[in-house]
Amino acid sequence: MKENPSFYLHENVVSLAQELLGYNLYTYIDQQLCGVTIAETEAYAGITDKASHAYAGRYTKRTATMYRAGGIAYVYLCYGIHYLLNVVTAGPGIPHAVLIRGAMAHTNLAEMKRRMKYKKEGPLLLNGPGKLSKALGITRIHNETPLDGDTIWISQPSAAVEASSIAIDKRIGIGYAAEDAGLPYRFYIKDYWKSKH
DNA sequence: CTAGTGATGTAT
DNA sequence: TACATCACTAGC
Repeated sequence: MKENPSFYLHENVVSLAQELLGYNLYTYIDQQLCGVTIAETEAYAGITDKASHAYAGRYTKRTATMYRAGGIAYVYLCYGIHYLLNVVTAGPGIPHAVLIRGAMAHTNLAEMKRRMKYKKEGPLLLNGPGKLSKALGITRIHNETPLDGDTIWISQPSAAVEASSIAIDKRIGIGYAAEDAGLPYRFYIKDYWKSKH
């Protein structure tokens, strides 16, 4: 079942980031249905968060997406190569977002491996936001796509992830964020992390 | 460890 | 108009 827009309007982006663990993320792109289970997220808390693109109220053509009402995708290019998928949350004017950082593939592995030119055998581990977007076929044109539509959607799992299997840590790759770099805004499923090694 | 890649934001 | 910067990955 797809989540309603109201699911994304909670103002506490940190608890929503945690809540999204275990949810299913689907894309129907290039006639291919692909599905993954969200296993790693990071919260970006709008204008008060030095790691956020919208820190101090920065409002530009790019960040405008984050100021829209929750329930849409915020996709942007990083390091000139990787598309990163974020879920915009909170009401209009509040630029909160959750970065989807990792997932476990479960539907249409063949297509995802093809997109990634995946070489290895075994389970497809999408441990990194760039890999995730590539596997699902997400690019810049999916910026501002509603998350309850027919292209990208998120659905609740039958069983919630147990609190005991969720790990909390600081976020990755944001050394420039000064004291906010140490905030415990990253959440991941412990088993997923373990299988990475 | 390092190269690669290109849109974005800030300064000129 | 220029140029430094960046929520990363793949390949040594």
